[in-house]
Amino acid sequence: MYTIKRAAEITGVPVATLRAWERRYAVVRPERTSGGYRLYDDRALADLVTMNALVEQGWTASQAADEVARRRMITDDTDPNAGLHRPPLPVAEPELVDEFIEAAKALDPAALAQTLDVAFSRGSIESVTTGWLLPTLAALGDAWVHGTVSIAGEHLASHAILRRLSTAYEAAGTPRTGPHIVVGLPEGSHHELGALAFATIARREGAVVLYLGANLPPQEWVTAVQLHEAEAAVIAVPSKGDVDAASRTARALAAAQPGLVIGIGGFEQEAVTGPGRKLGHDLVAAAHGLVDELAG
Amino acid sequence: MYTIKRAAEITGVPVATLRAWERRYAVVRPERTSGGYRLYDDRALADLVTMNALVEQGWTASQAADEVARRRMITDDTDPNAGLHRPPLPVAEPELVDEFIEAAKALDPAALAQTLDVAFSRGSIESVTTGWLLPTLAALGDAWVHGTVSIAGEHLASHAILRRLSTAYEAAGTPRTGPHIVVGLPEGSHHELGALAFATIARREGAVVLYLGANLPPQEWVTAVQLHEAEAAVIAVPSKGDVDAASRTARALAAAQPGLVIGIGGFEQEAVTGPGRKLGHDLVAAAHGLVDELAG
DNA sequence: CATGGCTGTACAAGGTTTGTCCAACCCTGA
DNA sequence: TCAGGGTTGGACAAACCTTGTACAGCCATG
Repeated sequence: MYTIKRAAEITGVPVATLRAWERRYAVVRPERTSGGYRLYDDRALADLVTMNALVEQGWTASQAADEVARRRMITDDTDPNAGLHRPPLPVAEPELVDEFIEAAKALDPAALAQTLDVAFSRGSIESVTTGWLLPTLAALGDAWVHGTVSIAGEHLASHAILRRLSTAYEAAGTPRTGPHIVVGLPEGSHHELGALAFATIARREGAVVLYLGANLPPQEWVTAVQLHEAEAAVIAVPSKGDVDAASRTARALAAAQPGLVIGIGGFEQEAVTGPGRKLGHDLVAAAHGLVDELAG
Repeated sequence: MYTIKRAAEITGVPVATLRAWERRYAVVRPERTSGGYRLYDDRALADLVTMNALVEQGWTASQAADEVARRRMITDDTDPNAGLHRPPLPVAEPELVDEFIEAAKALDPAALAQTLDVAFSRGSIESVTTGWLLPTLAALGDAWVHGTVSIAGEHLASHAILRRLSTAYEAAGTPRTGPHIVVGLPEGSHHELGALAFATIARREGAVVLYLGANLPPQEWVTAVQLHEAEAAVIAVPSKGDVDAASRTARALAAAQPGLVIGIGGFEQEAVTGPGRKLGHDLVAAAHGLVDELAG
C-alpha cells in the first residue's frame, strides 16, 4: 500500500493529476487511512498505469477512464484468476527500457532499483516479461555489443533483474503435483535471465521446475533429467556462442531419454541443430503451452 | 537477547525510533527485564529489519507495521516451528548443513527449499551467514571437489541460496547516505554467494553498495569505482583459480585510485599478493568493521 | 472569431504522520 | 557509589497529505 507520493513516483503521474483523475473520473478509489490519507494498492497502480498509457496515446482523460473501467469489468467478471492471467501490457513502454539502459550506463543502483520498481509494478510477471523484460534484455545485449554499456554496467543491471526474478520465482512456490521440467543453460552459457523468467512462469502455470542455472555440461543435464524424472527439458540459447553447446546438450538428452520433450528457447534458438522443439520467442506463451501440453 | 542499543546497531534503526515504533504501532513487543529494560530476540530484530526495509521502500510507517504483522501471521500459522519457541541459531548447526548437502545430492528442490526456510528463519542474515551459510558453502565446495555432489546439484543448490540472498539484499534497501563500496568477483571467478552475503550485510550496516557480481575484468573494476565514487572495493576470492585475477584486479585498482581501500575476502584470500587488505574469514565482522571504519 | 468545456497544474489553509528531542526518573554492573 | 544506559510521556518541526478553488492552454463547436 503506497501513499500518493509513492504512487506518483511509480506510475509517473503527478500527484495533482492523480487527485484530479480520482475526483473527476473516479478511475480509482484508493482506500483511506483513519486520517484520510489515500492508500493505493498494486491493482490501483496498474489501473493508473493503463490510464496514463492511454492518455499518452492520445485518448482524452475521460475516455481513458471509461476504458480502464471497462477493462476492469471484463477481467473482474470473466476471469477468476485475474491477476494471474492479466492481459499483456496494453502498450509497450520503450521509455522504461531506455531508462533502465541509461541507469546501467551510469552504474546508478538507485535509478536501476527505481526503474525496476516501476516495471515490475505494471502487472503480472507474465505481462512484465513480455512488455518489459524481453525488450530490455534485447536492448541490453545490443548496448553491450556496441559498447555503450560497460561490462560492469551490464553485470550490475543483470544482477538487479536477477534479484527481482528470484523473488518472483520463490513467490511462485512449488506445486505438489504437475509436470516435471528441467530448465537451464548449456555449458559455457551465462545469460540466465530469460531462462529464469521461463522457469518462474512455468512454475506459476503448475509445473514442478528444477532450475539448474547457467553453464551446465551435457552429461549433467542427463543426470538431472533422470533424477528429477522430468518429462521435459528446456535449454536456453541466449547468444550465438551458446548454439553449439545447446545442440550437443539436446543430442545427449535425446540419446539418453528417448521420450523426453526437449524445448529450445532464447534469442538464438533457430540456429540450434538436432533434436528439440523450438519454443518460439513469445516466452510466456511457450511456457504456458508447454506446461499445459504436458499436464493435459 | 539484545538491549535496545544493540538492537539499534544491528537493525540500523535509531533507538528513539525503535521506541516510537513500538509505542505507536506495536510492531514488536520485546520482553522486559525485571527492571523494565527491553530485551529483543532474533525474531523481533528480523521484524524490525523488515519494517525498516519497507519504510525505506516508501511505505508509510503505519502501513509497514501492518504488513509486518500480516507476514508474521502467515509464517506463524503455516510454520509450526515458527514463533517464540524457535531458538536463535547457535554457533553452528551441522545437521542443517548436512541436510542441505543431501538435498543437493538428490537434486530435490523441495527439500532444498525446506532446509533454506528453516536456516533463514533462524535469525538475522548476519547470524545465518556465520552459523549456516559459510559452513554450507565450505561443505558444498568440499563435496563438489570430492565428486559427491554433481555439478547439477551444486548449481541447483547455489541458485537456491542465491535467490534467498537476493531477497535479503533487496530487503536491506539503499541508504541515502553512507560510505560507497563496490563489491564483486574478479575475472573468471563465479562463486558469488559469499560476495553477495557481504554486500547484503554491508548494506544493512549503512553502506551504499554497488554489487557487480561475478567475472569482472580489472579495467571494469576501475571504471566502476570511479563512477560510483567508491571509498572501498571488496574483491571476493572464493577458490584457488581466482587468486591471480584477484591480485591483478587489486593492482589495477591501487594504481588507478591511490586512496581507495581495497578489501580481499573469501576462502582463498591469503594467497592473493599485492595491494589490498585481507578481511579475514569472519564475513560479518569484516563487513561491519569496514563500513564502520569508512563511516566513522 | 468567440465560446465554453476539458484538462493539467498551482496555491492556500489546515490537518496528519513521523522522526527526534527533552526532562525527570530508574536500572545495571564495576 | 557512580557512570553509562534505559524508561516514560510529552512536545515539536518537517514532511506530507487533505480539500477547495482558480487559472491557463487546448480543442471543438457555434
